[in-house]
Amino acid sequence: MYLRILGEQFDLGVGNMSSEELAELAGVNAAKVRKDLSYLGSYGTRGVGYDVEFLVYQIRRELGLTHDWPVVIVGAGNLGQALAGYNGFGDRGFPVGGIVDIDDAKVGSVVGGVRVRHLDEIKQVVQARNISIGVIATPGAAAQDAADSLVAAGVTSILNFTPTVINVPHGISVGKVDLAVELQILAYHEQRRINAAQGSGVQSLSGLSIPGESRRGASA
Amino acid sequence: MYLRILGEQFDLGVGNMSSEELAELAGVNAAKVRKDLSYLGSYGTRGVGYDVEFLVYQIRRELGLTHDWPVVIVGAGNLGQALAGYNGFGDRGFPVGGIVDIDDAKVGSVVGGVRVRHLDEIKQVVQARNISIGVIATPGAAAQDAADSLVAAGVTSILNFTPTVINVPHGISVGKVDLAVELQILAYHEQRRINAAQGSGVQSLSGLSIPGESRRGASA
DNA sequence: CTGGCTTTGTGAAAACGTGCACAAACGTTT
DNA sequence: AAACGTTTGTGCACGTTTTCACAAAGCCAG
Repeated sequence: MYLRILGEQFDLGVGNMSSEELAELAGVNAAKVRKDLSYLGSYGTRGVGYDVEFLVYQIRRELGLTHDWPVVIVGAGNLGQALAGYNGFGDRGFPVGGIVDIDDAKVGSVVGGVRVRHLDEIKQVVQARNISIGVIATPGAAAQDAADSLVAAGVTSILNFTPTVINVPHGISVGKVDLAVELQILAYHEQRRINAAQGSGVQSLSGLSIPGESRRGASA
Repeated sequence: MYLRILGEQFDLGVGNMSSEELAELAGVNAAKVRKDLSYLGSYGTRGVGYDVEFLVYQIRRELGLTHDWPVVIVGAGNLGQALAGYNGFGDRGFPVGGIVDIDDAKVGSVVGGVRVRHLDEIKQVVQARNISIGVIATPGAAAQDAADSLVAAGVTSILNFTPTVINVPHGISVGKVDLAVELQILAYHEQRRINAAQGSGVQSLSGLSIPGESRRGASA
């Protein structure tokens, strides 16, 4: 998040930023910004702030973003095609290095400038471009198979877009994006709004822990 | 998360589950499961566990998922089309009630079974179907305009797929999904793996707080 | 009906994240 | 070069979340 904001500000010609300015744009507390950045080292100047360009460089280096990370997408259905065509990946250092699907009817078609190849060829795709990150964009029922194929092909990080929880060997990193869960959280807020408006006696779940909840919330 | 797992188990014919089984599938601690579920009421049976069907019903009711929540998508580009065609929305109670775009060239085309209408007509779309949730699938630069349009049209919850932080009036809920950030987190793990393998002296960022990080992590 | 086994529900403790507040450090002005 | 305003880096405290641990409660066998 800091990296994205700092990059935008750099493009706008901003050379220096204080933790307060950065906090404002990120929607967090200034002390938190300073504490977070302090893990990178002591790169700020007291009385002045942080050099934007230098900080961008340091964050990129620490996050391993000094070079591109090509990704392979498993599943060329609606979601796979969208992800392949979505410029946000390539623009931010994650070009689509390959797309595979198990359906012969889809093999050979071109989405997002990349030709779809068969799932059986995933190992060649991964090794040819030295890919270490795989994206699962299959139906939920095929997610575990996709994960197994990715691991067998040598991928060590997986981003799973299906609602299904996948099991992977130790040492493989898994990230998860569940679009429906995000909507459910919003629906819950909507329901609370409605309940509150009706003055209904239904007790709220305000005490219930919702993982990641701190990331969101209504802006002022 | 519990709801999804319980739903899957119910479909598999499982009638009863203990907090331990549920915790295993969810990848969390059993005590946490019990504490979370206890906010719904005391619906478990000691020595036995929880009735899956009954618990599904209770969670759905509390989360406001007893009826569908139609959503309106702003932006009919790659991402918007993918979301509209993505069955995961409709299947889980979030049918696409409308798609709008500012580009006349896209207006009139049909994606995911829904005809694209012009952004100017968003208010009619929202009011005709009593929509309260909007999804922003525009380029980042247009996100704030999209948010303003959604709020003006009467939407009270927004799910933002762009990397841009949006400002909304008080009382509007905002959720955010940044696809590139998820990939960055994986790239970070990859980089650490590489650094560790090289025995490099680069210090790790293990102490740095990454919001939502607890949701993920490598499965065993 | 009693004893043993299992599992829930929940106080209490531990761990964690966040924000406050201030000394140390820097640039600028006089 | 000294005084002043600004901003960082961080110890500390506070509130929240997670885990532990165990009594209470249910089922079942004999």
